[in-house]
Amino acid sequence: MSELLSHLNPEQQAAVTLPNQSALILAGAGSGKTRVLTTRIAWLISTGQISPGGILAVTFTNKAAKEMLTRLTAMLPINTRGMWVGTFHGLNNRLLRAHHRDAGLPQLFQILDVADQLSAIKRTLKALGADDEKFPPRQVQYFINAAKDSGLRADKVETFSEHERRLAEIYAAYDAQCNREGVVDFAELLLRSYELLSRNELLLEHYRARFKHILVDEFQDTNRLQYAWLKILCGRDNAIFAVGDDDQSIYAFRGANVGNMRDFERDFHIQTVIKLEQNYRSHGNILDTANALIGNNHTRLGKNLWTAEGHGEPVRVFEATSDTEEAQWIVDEVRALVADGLRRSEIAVLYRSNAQSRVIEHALFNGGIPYRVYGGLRFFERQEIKHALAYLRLIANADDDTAFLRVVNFPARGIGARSLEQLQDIAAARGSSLHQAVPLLAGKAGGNVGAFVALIDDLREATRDLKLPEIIEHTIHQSGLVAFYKNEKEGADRVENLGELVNAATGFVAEEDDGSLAAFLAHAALEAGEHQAGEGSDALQLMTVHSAKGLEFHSVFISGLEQGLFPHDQSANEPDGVEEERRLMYVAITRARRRLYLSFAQTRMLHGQTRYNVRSRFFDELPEGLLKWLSQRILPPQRYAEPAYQKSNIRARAPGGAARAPGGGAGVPGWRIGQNVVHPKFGSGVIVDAEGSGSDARVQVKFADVGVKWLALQFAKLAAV
DNA sequence: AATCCGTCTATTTTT
DNA sequence: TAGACGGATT
Repeated sequence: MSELLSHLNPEQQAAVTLPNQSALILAGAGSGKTRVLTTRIAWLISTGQISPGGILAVTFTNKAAKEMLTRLTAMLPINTRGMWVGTFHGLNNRLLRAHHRDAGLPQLFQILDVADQLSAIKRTLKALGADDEKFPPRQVQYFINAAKDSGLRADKVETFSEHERRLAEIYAAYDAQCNREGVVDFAELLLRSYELLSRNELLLEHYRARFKHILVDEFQDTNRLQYAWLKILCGRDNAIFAVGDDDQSIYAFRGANVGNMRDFERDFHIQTVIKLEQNYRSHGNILDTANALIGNNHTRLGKNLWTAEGHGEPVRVFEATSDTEEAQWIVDEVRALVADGLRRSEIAVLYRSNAQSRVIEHALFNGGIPYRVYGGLRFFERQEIKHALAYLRLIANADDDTAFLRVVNFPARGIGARSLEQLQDIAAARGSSLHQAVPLLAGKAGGNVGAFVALIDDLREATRDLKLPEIIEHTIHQSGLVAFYKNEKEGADRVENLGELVNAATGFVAEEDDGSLAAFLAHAALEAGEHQAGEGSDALQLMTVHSAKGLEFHSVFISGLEQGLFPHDQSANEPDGVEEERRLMYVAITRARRRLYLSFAQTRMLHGQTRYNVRSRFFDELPEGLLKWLSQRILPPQRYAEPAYQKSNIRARAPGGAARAPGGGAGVPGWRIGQNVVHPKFGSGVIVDAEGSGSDARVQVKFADVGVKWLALQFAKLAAV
């Protein structure tokens, strides 16, 4: 047991060994968050406080869940198979499968991913005859998901206009349709489960008695519903161990509610908030840059990263005349880094929006540098895979209309739009699924569709006693999918992917306890699989800042640091938009271990037009002394009218050199950033920034006692130490 | 049923 | 600029 704790710092140890009560762990970037979480579990188990089955550990991504299990197995000689460690959605899926009857679901209910949900909504809209000018499917989808994420059913949604009233009606109709078909969307997994627990006292007591310890990762990303779910699961004797970082909350746009952290302290009577502030990832200058930046946010729980390691290199800044020049500069720098022996996979290029990758990719391609772009189609989202899954879904549940419509005429079997419209009318009139309506379809159309239904029935019959990989093998051939793609000009890859699907199933059966078709389909929906491209090979990593969260690299480029891009224009319309953008920048900076590059371009091609940009305001929030400007340009001073009072978190330990204004302007002779000073009234402090010259010269000093202040050197009686 | 063409739009995304 | 989509054409 002491073995478990021996590698932890005092704060980490304190967190791991907290007594049996709810606690909030404020875990900064790179502070060993996952380690604390998993060691806590291991500690609880190995001290006999709980059995593995009494643990409920929740994450947001499958990757994080897997990581936890892997580390846990390394620490403890236990079988983690039966443990409830998983994503919110994965665990709730498990819960609903176990209690499908109480939850009002068919045993083999299917899960709709985002694309499935959208097509389901389109059908609802069509069935209602809704005006698709006034109700774009995407907006309807957003409305429904936002409502569900807040825990609201259609009849509970507050409506303030005729339009919203209508949206709520559509929501109700959509839910009815899903119930008819036996399918649930992502948000529904949580809402259904929450409702199940809140109306079923016995069941709730059962799980409360079982899960004495609930641990939550990335708590700052929880939405209202997830919070409510945790709250209801937590009875008098349960303890929630919530780990999160409010400074890394970057998903407000999809419902994450940072406020949950404050609410948590209140609702759960948290006595202990432990801060993990020692960073094991980055050198000092990088952390100080990040601290200075995030210090400009007003709504923080408060936290300051530090490291026992040295300052390291200054942060490199490059101003390019254009986006193409910026891209070329990145290519050149990457080449130099690689020439120094750095692996390409240890270098990341980050950007705010996906559109920015194009120029960079172009330059990398021409420069012959292998790279990998994150984001984009994932395995289970590919067309041919979704088609195959649709056949499989129909085998499991013939009433799944989304799957039915997807493949009823794919490969083509002479079933046109009007046959399907007839069929949908019949189904609507009877309130049945399409499958059930088929026998009533007359004429030739009825024959063709009937043949399709017969095909599905045959598939189900023929695969009844087969193992999962064989079921899939049989299905992709008998459905005609493989033959179809073999005939296609560009179909070779797709045929190969269908083969991969069989392999995926083989792997799934080997790894999971439950190797059933239903389990595999749930897996396909809940874990869309790896992003494609260049696996394994040593490639430069390109991704948005959002997808970089949780990762780290030796060297990081943050590109496109321009007003309008980062912070993004659209964020200005959102409440606390700039603060969220700043957190995003904070996340980006803290990805770097050793070297950080910041760049921006004066002109950029956006939407086919050249835009003229000024550099991001975030530059004015970074300690100038930590930056090394690679480009020699005179920049106009760009101070924003923002109060400086929150610039208090700077841990200035700048290297030497005269304090300079941005762009190598006039220095402040006799003083340098990082210098220790004493003021007769404010006490001792350190210079963190400087500007102006002669009688205008001012320095910014961080005082130990009174915070950060700008002082005019002409008047202030400042003494060097 | 497939293909073409004009129009529209463009932040971030896991499950 | 480039992709997605819907409607019209072949």
